Amino acid sequence: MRDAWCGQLRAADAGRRVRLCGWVARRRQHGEHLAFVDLRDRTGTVQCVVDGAHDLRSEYVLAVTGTVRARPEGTANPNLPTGEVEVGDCSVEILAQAEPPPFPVTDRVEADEAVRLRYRYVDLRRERMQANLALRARVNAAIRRAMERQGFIEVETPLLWTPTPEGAREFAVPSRMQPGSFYVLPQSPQIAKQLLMVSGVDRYYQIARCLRDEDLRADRQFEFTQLDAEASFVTQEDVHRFISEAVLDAAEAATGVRPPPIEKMTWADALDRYGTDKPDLRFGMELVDLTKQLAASEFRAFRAPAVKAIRVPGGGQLGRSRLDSLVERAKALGAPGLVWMRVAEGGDLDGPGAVLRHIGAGERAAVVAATGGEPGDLLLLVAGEHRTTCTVLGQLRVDLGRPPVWEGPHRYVWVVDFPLFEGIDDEGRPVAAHHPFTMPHPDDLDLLESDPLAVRSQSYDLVLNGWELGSGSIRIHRADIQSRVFSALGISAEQAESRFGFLLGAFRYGAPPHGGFAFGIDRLVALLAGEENIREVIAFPKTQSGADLMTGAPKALDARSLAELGLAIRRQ
RNA sequence: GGACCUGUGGUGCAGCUCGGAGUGCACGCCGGCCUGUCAAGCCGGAGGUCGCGGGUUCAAAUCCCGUCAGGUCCGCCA
Repeated sequence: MRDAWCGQLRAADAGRRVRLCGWVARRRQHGEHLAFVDLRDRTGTVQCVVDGAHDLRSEYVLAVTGTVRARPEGTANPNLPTGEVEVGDCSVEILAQAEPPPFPVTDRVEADEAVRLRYRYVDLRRERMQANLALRARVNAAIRRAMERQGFIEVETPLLWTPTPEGAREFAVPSRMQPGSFYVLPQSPQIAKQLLMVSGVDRYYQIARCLRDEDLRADRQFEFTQLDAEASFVTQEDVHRFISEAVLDAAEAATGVRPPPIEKMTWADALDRYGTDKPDLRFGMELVDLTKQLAASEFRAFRAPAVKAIRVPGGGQLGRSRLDSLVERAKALGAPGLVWMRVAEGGDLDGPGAVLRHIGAGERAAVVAATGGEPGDLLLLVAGEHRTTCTVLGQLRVDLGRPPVWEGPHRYVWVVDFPLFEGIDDEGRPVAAHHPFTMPHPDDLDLLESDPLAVRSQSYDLVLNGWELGSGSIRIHRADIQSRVFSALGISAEQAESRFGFLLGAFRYGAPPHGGFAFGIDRLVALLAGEENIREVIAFPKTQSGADLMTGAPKALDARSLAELGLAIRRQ
């Protein structure tokens, strides 16, 4: 039916007789006997010169047979990849007529999100969306090649899984055969892939759909896609090497340029320097420690466990109301307060007298020296508990300095040595930072009982430009360590058995040391495409309220279906 | 569960602060003209529950309350 793509015709094709199929992107009619029709397919558009009368309207579906030829002198269009050629001598067959589209099929105008999603099939015709879908396909293909090359085999795991009460809220699927019982859709294939390690699969991967019934965000949909991988007899470094290879291959396939090797940073370092576990390395404004410099200060708030600052280049011109709102922002983020200072001409500090009055000239000079402040800069200081001080300044750094997603280099970083527990719950028990099968750092095993919050884990995140792409860990394969971790988490042997019995049971039959990783392909592709929202790289996404505006899902089930499933709906 | 932004012919916007006739711009659509355009051009025309409901007022797109939808964020996401 077709023997050429619209967007691929070039001067070298001149003379070719081609048959093209596509949609009418635009039509320029010059009287009864000449019209220029820009025909669009997946690859782009090409100008077709149509003689004679035709009623060709926007988005009509055509088959055009004609001859590729160089455009007449002076009529080439340098804005179009196909702009040097046109298809002349055309015979046109209308394959389908079309109503005018609900919004223009062009990247020039951004239509309302709700209209785009309702008519997603039209939205996806736009060049940008076609490019995003194609980019995603290249990324997927590159990932598969990289994993296969490294000896991983793809295994599919069940979508109808069993409830696991830990972690994210799960989507429930009622069982028809056993009314009142439910499957759940997997929030990730975590346990399944560990079982595959016990099975001797050794190196598993899957481009897996994961489902979590949590509120949606710009970087979160109910269902999302991960490269899920697990390997036996590996160290943390082996896992990083496998995943780095897949990610760098994917980036190269997407952009044509292979990024440099992925750097590593400890979690403690990331917190100290960037105030977050997902640092955006595209810009500076690192946190500066001033605890020592201000330890003897007369300003009482600075005699705190930690005093840190960020330097905002050129921020000295921010107005008083903006500075006040920064103070409010810092308090809302949990800081006791925020002190701002300007670096004045000559290098001294100026700012609110209530603070500066209590800081000596030597201390002011030390602050300027430590921060590298230049005249015109703004310094923002927070004092308090170490963790809070860092995270508040880390957030302000992002608020004030972060470039838009499509800007700058792609800075990948492995964040390693996460703490095993991320805090204390209401009952005074440590909370697992990753999941309860994460192997503690071998040097910290002795601290499990005495100082659990100080225990590092063999878990790691992959971060790109401030987005968490994914995380992984070396898993516990030894029953004795697992029971100590469960015990630290306050999970009794009985609870462990009822929640994860089938996994623990499997481990009794010979579990290899293993570890793995999973990263979000939606997020990776969005960043590679320069998109701020993962909806732009998903063919049929949901709205923030979880609706599919195209199909109308979710919908009520009819009474008969409900009865078959043994369900009754309680009206609120 | 909460905060904020947005909602005006098919599309994108302006009008809203300071209430006074559905007023305006661009695109699209329909009809006419037009043989080298490419965001074609020129002429004419149609098209509106100002998201929805209530309130204030002589009078509401505009002010107030509620509600719905879309978005951004907090909580949530082991």
